[in-house]
Amino acid sequence: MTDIVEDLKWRGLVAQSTDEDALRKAFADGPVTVYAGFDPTAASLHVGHLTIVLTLRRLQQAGHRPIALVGGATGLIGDPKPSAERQLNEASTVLDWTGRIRTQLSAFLDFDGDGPTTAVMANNYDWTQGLDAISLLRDLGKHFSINQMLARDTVKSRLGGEGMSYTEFSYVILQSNDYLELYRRHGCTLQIGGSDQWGNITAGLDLIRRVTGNQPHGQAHGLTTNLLVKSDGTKFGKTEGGAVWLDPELTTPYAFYQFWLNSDDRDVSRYLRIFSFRSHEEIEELERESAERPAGRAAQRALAEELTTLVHGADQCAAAVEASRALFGQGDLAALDAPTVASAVAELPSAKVDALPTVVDALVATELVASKSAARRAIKEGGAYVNNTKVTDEDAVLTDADLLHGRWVLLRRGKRNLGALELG
RNA sequence: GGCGGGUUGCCCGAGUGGCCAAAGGGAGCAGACUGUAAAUCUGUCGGCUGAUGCCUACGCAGGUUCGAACCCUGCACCCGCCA
Repeated sequence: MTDIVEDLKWRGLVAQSTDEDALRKAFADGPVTVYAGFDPTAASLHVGHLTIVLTLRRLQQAGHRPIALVGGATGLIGDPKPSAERQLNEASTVLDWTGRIRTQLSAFLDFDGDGPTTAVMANNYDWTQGLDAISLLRDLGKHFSINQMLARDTVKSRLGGEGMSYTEFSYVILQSNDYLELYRRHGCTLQIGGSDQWGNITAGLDLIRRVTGNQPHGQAHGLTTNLLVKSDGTKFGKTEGGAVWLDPELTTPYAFYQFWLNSDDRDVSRYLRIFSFRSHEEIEELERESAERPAGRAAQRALAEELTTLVHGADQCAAAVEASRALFGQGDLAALDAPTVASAVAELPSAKVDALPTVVDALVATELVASKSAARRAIKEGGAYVNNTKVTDEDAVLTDADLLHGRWVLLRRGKRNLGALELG
């Protein structure tokens, strides 16, 4: 195996790291125990989280031991954002989300067996819930300098803005304590995270150093990855519908597949390096192909298939590929057999109706448009389709002739927003 | 605590009594071009409705007026300067 640090750099994953040479040496000397934390701020992880999750996976494959930490406790406090105070979620909600995220994380790492690289699942609620006020203030708080805490960018930004609660201000203490706990319990000596986590990570390193006495510098390490930004300047991982979730209930495997398939040519190479587990040679070959014949979208297809398979499994991926082929294919929709249409429709936002409505109502029912006005507008603009045929009449009504296999009508707004109507 | 300025549609921002659902820009959406890409150009962009009608909207609550985003009163929040 090549040097894992080199590999991560080749992927463009390294933003900042503590003493890089010491980290290389630690990796070379044997299994390093590494952790990354995920706060339950929603019911599911989203594609943005994959950067770190998959880096943990990479590190495990490179012979190290990953700890996936779910922030059952820190999720109740809230990591301060530079912009504004977070809205606290109900404790019962956070508990529910903690469980869901724990389940999701467990799919990406190998927890089987009891070897030196077997993954560990942790929840900081376990050691934080019992933390009493005196221990927090006397044993932990004494190691934190208010001067340093105030100097952090996020804090400065908030003090210049809408202010910050003591709750969020204290967040860094809990995360630092997490690192200390994992250091003690599991010999964890590396924390990774997004570049916005640098301050929290170094705070944890400081705490470890102070509590364990002046260990030789470099005993514990930190590494952050770059925030993924698209070529058009917008945040990675968002679509019209919001975040692209890993939970199939929130983002269907089909939508997930489509998300990757629609990657910008300028971004796909970076995505492959960050998310793909193919060899460097294969990735470089895909990059070449993409550069020479972008219309073939070989890189996007490879990326979409690999990630859909990883997150949703081979069967779901195959179904998404099939549905995409059927829905965007050149052929006549009426020529598709019933099972193909049925499975394609299952991937789309759909609505059941008792009687055939107008095209306008059908567009509204499938939520392809926000209102009747928007539906009329879409038709007027030539952006509405029934079974891939443009609709020109604003008052058009669906008829039996529009039914595919007597049951379904495929609706489309614009180039790639599809929905289905099912006669029930 | 005192004085002054501000609060407009998803965001920024013009508008100071009727011609304002409200200039302009951005985002979004659609069309053309394409490759389910980007860029570009064009159109569109509160809701309902059989389209020239109705409802909702210019921080909140009242008031003046035939008529108010625009005037008056009170309230809330924000920003400057002074203490």
